[in-house]
Amino acid sequence: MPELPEVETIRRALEHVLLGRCCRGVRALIGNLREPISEVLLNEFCRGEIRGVRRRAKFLLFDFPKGGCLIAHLGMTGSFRIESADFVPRPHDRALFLLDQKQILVYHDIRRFGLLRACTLMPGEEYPPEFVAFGPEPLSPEFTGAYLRERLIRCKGPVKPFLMNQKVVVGVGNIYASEALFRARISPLRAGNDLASRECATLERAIRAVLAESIEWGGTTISDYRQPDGSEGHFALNLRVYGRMGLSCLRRGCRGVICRIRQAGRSTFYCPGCQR
DNA sequence: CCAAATCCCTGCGTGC
DNA sequence: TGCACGCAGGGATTTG
Repeated sequence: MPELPEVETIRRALEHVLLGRCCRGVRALIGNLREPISEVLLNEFCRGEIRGVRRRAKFLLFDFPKGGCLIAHLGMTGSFRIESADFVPRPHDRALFLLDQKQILVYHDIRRFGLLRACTLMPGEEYPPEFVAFGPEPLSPEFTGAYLRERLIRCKGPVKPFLMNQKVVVGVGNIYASEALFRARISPLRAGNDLASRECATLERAIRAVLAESIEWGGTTISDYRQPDGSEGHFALNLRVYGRMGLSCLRRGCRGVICRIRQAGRSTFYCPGCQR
C-alpha cells in the first residue's frame, strides 16, 4: 500500500527522530522478507551515527558512516516504529535496530513483501547500483509533460499499468495511478501512444498534484499503513475514485458511476462518464 | 524487447 | 461455528 506519499511521510518522521542518533547493532527476528535478512551484513554496515534518511522511489535509505547504507522497502504492509529497549516484540516484527538512549527502531511487516538490505556506497555514489533503471522522481524537474510524452509514444498498452512501471516514473502505485488519471480525465484504458501532447502535460500535472497533496495530508491510510508515531494518514478522505466502485462520480455535473476493472492483475477505478 | 501472467505472503470479509 | 475462497498489491520472475 505505501506509495510515494506514504513513504515520504514516513521518511520525514524518521528523519526527525533518527538523524544524528546512533545504531549500536541489529537483530533479525523470525521470518524472511522478500529476501532473507542478513544480520551479519546489517551489523557490519548499519552501525554508528545515522547521517541521513533519504527516499528514492518507494525505497528508504539510511546513511551510516563509511558509506554504510540500509536499503528498506515497505512492500505492502511494512512499517517502522520506535520502542523502548525493554519492549516485548509483537508478531510480525522482523528486525530490531538497537539505538542509543535505550530505544529500538522496529521494522514490522505482516506479509513480508518488504526488504531490508545493507550495502555500501562508494564515495560520491548517491544511490546503490540497483537503482539505475529507475525513472525520474515525479516531483522533480526531470518529470515533465515532454518526458512523459516521449515515453508514452512507445507504449502500445493501456496507460494505467504504464504509470505504475517504476522505469517510467517512480512512486506511483495502484491508488495514485487511478487518482491521477481521474484528475486528468483520461481513461485508464487508453493506449499510451494514443495520448496527445496536451494530455501528457495534463497527466504529468495531475500526477504531481495528487502526490504532493497526499504528502500534505500525511499519506493515505487504507488498512495497514501508519505513520511512525502510529497515527493514520488522512488522504483517504481525498480519494475520488479509488475504492468507490458503484458510487457516483464526485465531479460536479457528472452523473457517472465509478467502475472497477482489472488491469495487469490490479484493480483500476475510474469514471466512464468523464474519463475519456 | 515488451507486455501480460504468476508468484510471494497474511489477514480479512464473504458465502455456504 | 468453521472452512474455502477471493481479494488486497509492490516487485521479481516467468511466460508468451
